[in-house]
Amino acid sequence: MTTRDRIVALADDLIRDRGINAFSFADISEEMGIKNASVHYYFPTKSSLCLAVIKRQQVALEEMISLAKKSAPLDRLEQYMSIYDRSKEADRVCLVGSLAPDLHTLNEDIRVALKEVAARILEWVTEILEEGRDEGVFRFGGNARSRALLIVTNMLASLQLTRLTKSEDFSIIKKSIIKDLTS
Amino acid sequence: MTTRDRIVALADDLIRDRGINAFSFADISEEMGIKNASVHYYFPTKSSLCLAVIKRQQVALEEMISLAKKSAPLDRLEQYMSIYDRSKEADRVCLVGSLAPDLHTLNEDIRVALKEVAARILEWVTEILEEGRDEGVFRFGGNARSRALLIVTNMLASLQLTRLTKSEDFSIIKKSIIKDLTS
DNA sequence: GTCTATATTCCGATAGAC
DNA sequence: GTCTATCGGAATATAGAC
Repeated sequence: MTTRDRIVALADDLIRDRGINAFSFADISEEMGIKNASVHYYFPTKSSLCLAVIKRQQVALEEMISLAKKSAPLDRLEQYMSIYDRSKEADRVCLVGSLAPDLHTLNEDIRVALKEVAARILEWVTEILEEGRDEGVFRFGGNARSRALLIVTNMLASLQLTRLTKSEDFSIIKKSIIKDLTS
Repeated sequence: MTTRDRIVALADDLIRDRGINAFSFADISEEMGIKNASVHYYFPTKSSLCLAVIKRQQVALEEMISLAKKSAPLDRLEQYMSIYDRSKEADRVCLVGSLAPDLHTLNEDIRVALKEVAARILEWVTEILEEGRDEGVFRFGGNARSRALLIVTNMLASLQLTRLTKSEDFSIIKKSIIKDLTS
């Protein structure tokens, strides 16, 4: 992994651990054994670093959507949920859920990119639900996008809320979502 | 309203607007037309101020629960949801949803208080759902607490996600929750 | 209870050598 | 591409006068 990539990966982890406004270039440079100024060589501003983190997430998301393309709807939904599994294991929240509360402190570039991510996730989940209903494996009321809104909000907030309640609550939420759809 | 109360109310608004780590004592003192040091007279540390904000929320929550006590389950659920209505109108997220992503930057006192709030909300919604099901006005699968987890995560994240998607999505989520329970 | 003044620390960012 | 050195600013917090 290049130095640049390591910086972005570390920033991603810090944002999802403590929030964008609670980490510094020093956190990154110290962890990497380089100097503050070296991080600025790659990312002149904190905003540019944050934007790179979001762009990286966009790429990863498209990759995952592509890879999952041939799977059945239920498998695809479980692959979507597995994103949050990995976050939960590390006690991280998701990127959208970390940045949305701080949105009013972020510049326009970042807001736009984040909106793209949110829209793409919703689009993907909507697609999965539609196909699942057409195939008769999912049952749910309302249209697919409304149902996707419910599921995405469940997953986003599950990482936040279960920092405060019992950890098992995360898997209760996941299982409830699947059960609601399949019974 | 006393100066102290105004400070706490302003801090609450700032936390839910931009996050705990993105506002300063200056934001509060300037808005109130007093000096930085005067805010410190009431709250020696930022942590003590944050704790006061959470305690205030606890009081407001108990008040609302008390007042709603005699209402029917569906009314009570709508009163619960109306908390988020008011936040959405002001483009604020909820307190739990603002602080949970930053939890690892907060001290133990605050974490404990925040866990109490989350537990109390869950307890209340669970109670409403149980009673509604007993009375035959709500229908849902799984136990009441699991269902409460789904609804609370829907509401918490709706404020965050709809900062990024269409504003109407907030009311779509709300209506979907009610419809799922009552049909 | 509010003020002025300031200590202290930290952070984002840049200049310029190597 | 990484370093040393540092600037400028902002933030939390405190001392002490009024």
